Amino acid sequence: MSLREKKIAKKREDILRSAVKIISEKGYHKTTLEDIAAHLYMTKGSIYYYFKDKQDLIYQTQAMLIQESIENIKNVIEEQGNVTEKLRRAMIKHIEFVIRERMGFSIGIKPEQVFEKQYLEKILHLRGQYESYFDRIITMGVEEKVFHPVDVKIVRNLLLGAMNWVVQWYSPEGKKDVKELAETISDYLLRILLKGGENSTEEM
Amino acid sequence: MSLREKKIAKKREDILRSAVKIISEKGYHKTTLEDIAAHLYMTKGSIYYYFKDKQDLIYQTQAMLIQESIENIKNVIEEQGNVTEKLRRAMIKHIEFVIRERMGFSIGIKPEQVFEKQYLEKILHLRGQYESYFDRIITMGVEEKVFHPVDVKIVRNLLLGAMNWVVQWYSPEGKKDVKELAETISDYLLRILLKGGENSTEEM
Amino acid sequence: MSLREKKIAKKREDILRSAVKIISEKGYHKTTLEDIAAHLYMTKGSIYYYFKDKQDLIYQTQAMLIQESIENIKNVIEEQGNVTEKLRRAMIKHIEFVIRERMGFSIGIKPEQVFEKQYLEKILHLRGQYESYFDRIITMGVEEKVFHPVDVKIVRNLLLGAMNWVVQWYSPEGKKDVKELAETISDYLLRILLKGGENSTEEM
Amino acid sequence: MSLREKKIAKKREDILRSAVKIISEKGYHKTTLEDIAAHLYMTKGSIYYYFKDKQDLIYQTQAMLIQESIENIKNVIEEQGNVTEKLRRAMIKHIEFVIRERMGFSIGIKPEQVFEKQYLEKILHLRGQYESYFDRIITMGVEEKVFHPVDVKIVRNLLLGAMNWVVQWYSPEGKKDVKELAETISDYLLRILLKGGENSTEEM
DNA sequence: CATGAATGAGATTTCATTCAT
DNA sequence: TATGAATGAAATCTCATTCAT
Repeated sequence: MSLREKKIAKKREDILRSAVKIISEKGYHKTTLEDIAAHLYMTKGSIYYYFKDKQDLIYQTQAMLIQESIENIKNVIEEQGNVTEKLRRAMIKHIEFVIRERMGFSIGIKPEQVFEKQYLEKILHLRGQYESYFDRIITMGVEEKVFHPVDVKIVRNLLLGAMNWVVQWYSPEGKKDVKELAETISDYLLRILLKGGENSTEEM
Repeated sequence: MSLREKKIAKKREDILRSAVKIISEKGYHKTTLEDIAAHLYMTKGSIYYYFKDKQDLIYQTQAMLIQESIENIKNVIEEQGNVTEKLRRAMIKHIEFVIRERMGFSIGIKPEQVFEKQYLEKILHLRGQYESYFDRIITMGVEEKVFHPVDVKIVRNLLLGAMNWVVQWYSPEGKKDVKELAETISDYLLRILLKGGENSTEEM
Repeated sequence: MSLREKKIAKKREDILRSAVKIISEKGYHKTTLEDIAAHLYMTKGSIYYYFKDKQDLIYQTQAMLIQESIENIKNVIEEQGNVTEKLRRAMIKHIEFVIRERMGFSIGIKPEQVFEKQYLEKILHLRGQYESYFDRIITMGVEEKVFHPVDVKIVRNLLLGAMNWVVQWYSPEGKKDVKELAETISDYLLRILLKGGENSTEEM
Repeated sequence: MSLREKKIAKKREDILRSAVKIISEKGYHKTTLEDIAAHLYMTKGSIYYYFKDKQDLIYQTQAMLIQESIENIKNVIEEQGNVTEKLRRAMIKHIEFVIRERMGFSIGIKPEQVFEKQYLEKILHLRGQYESYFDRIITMGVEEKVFHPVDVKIVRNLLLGAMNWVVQWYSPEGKKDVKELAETISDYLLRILLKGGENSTEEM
């Protein structure tokens, strides 16, 4: 990659980050290209040098976020640890990510309602990939008899739903910090899968 | 309520139902008043006879849905049954409702990003009411030592998140029918709270 | 005129008065038929029983106001008094009228910009009539050599302009009451016409 | 001011002039942004590049007109001449201005009925400034005992009313040209203030 | 007579998109 | 590359007008 290409790639990412930030604040449907550009002291015209159109830009933000999530979970899987630890870490990462980017998957909207076929397929494919890593961990746990035998897809969706919903209620003013909160949530959710009561941190 | 008032109330509800339907299909920000009106063979102008403006209309749909949910959970609480049964039934009702109306709370968007102060407060108040009924059941279970001692608000949010997220992944083509699915989900989620393994419907 | 006709005539006048009031408050272009009707606890639909359309209604208000003004000035002319007294009384009446109805001629708009040909001609004709009474008094004064020889039309327009403009600046909170104010204004304006300084109420 | 800023300022003024012209022809409430834009071969959308909204645009036209008037009267005051000459010249300028722009102050409407608080205050302030220059001249004349002692505010309002009303009756077809007419009017109105009969151009 | 309800034309406004410079 | 400027389609909203009851 030449220097020029690097610069372009850098700028593209800047725009994507800006978009993520603004969308997380104002919501997808109230975010205009003007907003995104202004945040970078650009004009909206320039955005078209880097992205085909608004849909493309939004798609890229989603793709970027999911890809980062995929990297996260890949790392978690490769790390040492038993399956419970892995799932726990994956969830913590996910929750921290959701809170940090103030955005769950799909910016709080159903991708079907926003993207056209071309982008939709790609998004759904990426999403599917990420989900499959979760499925893999869950399946492992079930096979190792550490987890209850469950309908993997349903449970995975429950976990993701509970975690993505955090966007709706998390407040930085809460008494728990992000890490602590993520751990608490993960532990609660693990109970859906864990056999026995060993992990049930009995609070007073 | 006079006949006339009934008629107007009926029409208002028709419009709200139409709005719920269209929004659930196309998403909030792609739904125009034209769409909503056309679905009832009205013109968009007529909508303004019944609602102050679009924001008012959207607010009313949300209020209606939450109020119905509140009725549901109130009934559940008043019915016979132990606390586990009550929470289970409340969750099943919620899931069925979400699937039927194809809409979780807040049409998949953060109300803060859509409503202005006046409406926002009312929505948040209604939502808070509904949530408090859940909290009440959970607290009861904890006090009766049937549920683990937990952070009630967090757990309630996890349950609601997992259930509302169903909108994103439920497909009528699935092998489980709605009732069965709702039961399955509820049973999984109950494990977050239940002590012992008694409820863990060991599949297979 | 039958009782029925009387009732209708009465209602028509009610509506006209209501229209005058609302227009004087909100301005012509912000006044809707709804406003006018609501002020009488009617619905706008009913207005169409009494008036062909909005233009007709507005036209009638104007016609009514000018006709009343014409009656006023006719009476003034027929009363006893020298020409100066007559002009003074005519002006006082006009000013009082403008303040009372909070409306000069033509609701502050050029009739050409509001009325279509049919109504326009009638309005201009009525207006012309009223103006001709003023002209008559002025001409009399000139012929009697009580007034300066002037371009009658120009002076009449200056007088009317100065008087109609009162709408723009009159405030009920002022220290002068309406009668006093009207007299003061009339005396000032008379100086345009009066020979010698006899009327110049030398203030301190 | 950079070239770019000049260009944009120029365009803004073009739009304002266009607005003044159209409003003077069709009246404020019949003038659409479409009209104003079309007159400049633009589209209405473009207007929003230069002005926040219609109210802003209208406000700017008013501000522009009053500011020009203020410049005019300032110059008149600074010029040589006795107080009578100054008031005469100020009036002539005002009348010529009103005829040229075919618009008195406040486009023939009460600003209270058109502008919201923010704009209203600014307009009233500007208007007040302009009026204060008139007041200053009148007060000077009174103090120099050249003018009758009068209620300055009332007389100023009468003068302005008489002059602004010209919009309603001036016709280019009249036998007097604009300058001549403005002089005639000014001389008539001066009689309200002048002591003695020296200025009363005795017409035949 | 009166009105509730609906309509539709038109106005304002927003904003993604384009394009010349 | 970047941007200023313009565009046009679409959305919201208003309101005079109509009409069945």
